[in-house]
Parts: sequence; C-alpha cells; structure tokens
Amino acid sequence: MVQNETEAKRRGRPRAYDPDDALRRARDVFWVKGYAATSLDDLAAATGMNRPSLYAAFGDKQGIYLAALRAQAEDLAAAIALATSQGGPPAIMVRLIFDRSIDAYLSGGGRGCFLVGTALTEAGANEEVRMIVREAFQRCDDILERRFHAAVAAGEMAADAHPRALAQLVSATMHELSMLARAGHPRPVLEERAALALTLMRL
Amino acid sequence: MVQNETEAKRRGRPRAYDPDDALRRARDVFWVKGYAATSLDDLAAATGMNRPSLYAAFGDKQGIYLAALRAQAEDLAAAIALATSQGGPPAIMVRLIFDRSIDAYLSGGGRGCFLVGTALTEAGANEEVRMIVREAFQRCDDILERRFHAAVAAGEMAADAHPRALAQLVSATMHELSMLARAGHPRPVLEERAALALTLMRL
DNA sequence: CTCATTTTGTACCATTTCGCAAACAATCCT
DNA sequence: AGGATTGTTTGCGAAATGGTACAAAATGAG
Repeated sequence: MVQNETEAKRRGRPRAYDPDDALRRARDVFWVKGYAATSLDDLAAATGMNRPSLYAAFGDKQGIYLAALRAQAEDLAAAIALATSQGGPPAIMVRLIFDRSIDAYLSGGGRGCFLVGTALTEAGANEEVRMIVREAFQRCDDILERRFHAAVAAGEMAADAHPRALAQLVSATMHELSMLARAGHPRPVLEERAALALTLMRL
Repeated sequence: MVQNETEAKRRGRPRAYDPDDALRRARDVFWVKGYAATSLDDLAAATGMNRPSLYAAFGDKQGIYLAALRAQAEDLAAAIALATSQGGPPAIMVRLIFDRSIDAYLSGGGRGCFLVGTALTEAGANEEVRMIVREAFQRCDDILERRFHAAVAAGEMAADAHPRALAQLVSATMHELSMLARAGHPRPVLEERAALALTLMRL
C-alpha cells in the first residue's frame, strides 16, 4: 500500500507520519491485545494517525495486521539467519539465540513472540495467517538445520549428532520460552528452560 | 453459576439444555475463532441457547470463556496424570502421550491445544487467563517430572537421566505439536517431530 | 386449581466498530 | 500564481456487539 519509499520527491502533501514507525506502533498494540481485540481506534491512537490515513497506508484492519505479521516473520527469520551466520561452536550459537530470545520475549511486559502470541489464534480461522505462520517457522527450522549440518561436516559437533532433531529442539524451545513469557513466568524460569534444553542437546 | 446439578428435583421451569454439553459447544467456537472474535450470537447459535440463558448459566462472555478454559485446563492435567499413572517404560509412556496429543490436536481441522491456541493470546491483556495458563502448564510439568524421577528411582531409566529436563522437553514438544497443527501442518510432520524429540530424550 | 419459582423467548438499548465521503490543507509542477 | 496531486480532518452511518427488561411458559408445592 505504502509506495515510492525511495523516490526522491513525491508530489502532493507529504505524509505526517513514518510508515515503518506507524506499523511498529500498530504492531505493538496487536502484540498485547491480539488481532481481534484491537480496534481501529486503538490503532489510530497508537499511531497518531486517523482512520482514513490508516486505510490509505495499509488497507483495512486485516491489512494492517498482515503487514505487521509479515514484517515480524521477516525479522524473525533474519534474526535466526544472523545468529547462524557467525561461525564458532554450535553450543555458543544456541546459547546466544536463547539469550536473545529471552530478552525479546520478556520485553514489553512479557508479551512473548508476536507469531506465537497473536498469529496462532488467528490462524484458527484465517487461512492466510495460517500460511504465513507455517512458512515463517519452516524457514527458521531450515536455517537451523542447515547450520547444524554444516557444523557436523566441519567437525564442530559429534558425527552422530542429529542436525534435524537439534534444529527442531531449538525451534520448539524458542516457542516454549515465548509461551512461558506470555504466561507470566519470570526470567529465571525461562533461563532454566533454555539451560536444560541445551543440556539435552549434548553439543 | 450453574448449580444444583445433583439435586433430585428443581422447582420452576426445567432447563432446556445440558450445561456441560452447552459449555462444550461454546468451547468449540472459542477454539476455532479465539475469544475476542467470538460473539455472543455465535455462542447462542452453537449452544442453541439464547443470550439470557447463557447469562444465567455462565455469566457474561468472559465468564463463559473462563468456564471453558478452566474445564480444558482440568482435562489437560487429568490426561497427563492418567498417562503417567500407568507403569512401564517411560519411552512407551512418552510415545503414548505424543500419539494422543497428535490425535487431539489434529481433530477438528487442526485446531491444536485450546490453551495454546486461544488462551495465550488473551493472556497478553488478561491477568486471570494468564494465571490459569501458567498454573495449568506448571501442573503438567510437575506431574511429568515426578514420573521421570520415579522411573529413575525404579531403574527404568539411566541413573544420570535428568527428570526435570525430560519433563520440560515432553511439555515443550506437546506445545510445539499444538502450534504445528494450528499452523496447518499435516500429520506426518507432527509425527516426525514427536519421533525426533523422543530420540533426543534417549530413554 | 392456584401460586411461587425458574427458565425461555422476544424485543430492546447503549455503545462500539468498521468503513467511507466530502471538505480542507500542504506540497509540487508549469 | 494557479492547477494538479496527495494527505489530513471531521463527521457520518450502517451494522454488529454486549448486555438487559419484561412478558410468556413450564414446572413443583400447597
């Protein structure tokens, strides 16, 4: 919806808001209240925009949510890709991923992961959301699996390690940490989970 | 709200519905659409009751949801307690738990676990829901941990097995299976996840 | 039979919600 | 300067939503 981002000069009245910033603020409301419980008034208040501007920028309510969801899915995959791109022992990498995840999930009052905390509910009745969630998680799994596979090939892990099982355990642990955060558990609980999951990985 | 369940004879006009059955039907609507997206009209249509009867039976909309949520939390803990109460090798027990979970999560079009799929979103802004979810999952973890601890003591598992870590892995795997189901993954995907988690447990 | 009691059915109300139309404002182009 | 273009503001309106009042109906008690 929002276009001509990079173009030097646009004609007509300039926008009074930054689309990326507005989408982040809208996303934060969805993040706490969920999609269905968030009203356009909530979004207008959070972004400082009024409804017609919201419509012009992102389309209807579902359009705003889908834009936020896609951005969040992209950020998630990018974060995993970044964490796995650095070399070094897989154990260090996994520990880093867990630490970063815990920080992220506890920020904002323990809201957890956006996908887990909001999109999953909507996935029950919305085919598009369901697909976005499925593909986002699948991408993360694939990235992690490739990384573990490479680590085995590089001799950084035991030869009989199971890259696919380990990738899925990292993924599941992240999701579990997200749930625990949103259920109100404090940091030490999350840290112990991460530590015990790491123990079971025997890296 | 609903009372005098066991009393032989009630005065006045008899109820035209079965409270337990009505609550199950209401729960099924919440299960697919989530709490916020479910309207009282939806609930009235699903239960066959009209709004005043719903109010008399369960209170307001949140009351209906909380009743369904509490019942579901109870059922979950009961299912775990039942599965762990039977003796035998822990590996068999875990496999059974996963199999049962997969069946349950894929039924109804892949709606996953009620708590994971609906309550977690609401937990973001509802303190009571957050507490119910937290306690329900905590109970399951505790039951599983005790069972693994007993298995170690009984020599059914390696002495250096980690009951707490294993319990948390079973729990996290169940939650992950629930998410995968709701994200639209087919049965084989879930079955592979369960199998690989079991592999990592080295039971 | 009559009355008290409980539930049901209909209708209603106040509020919220989404979405849009039309007028106003700011900028660019010629 | 004047028109074209784009974004903002205000306000409206139709529909849906949560919740309730009240009369009718169905049962047990006396």
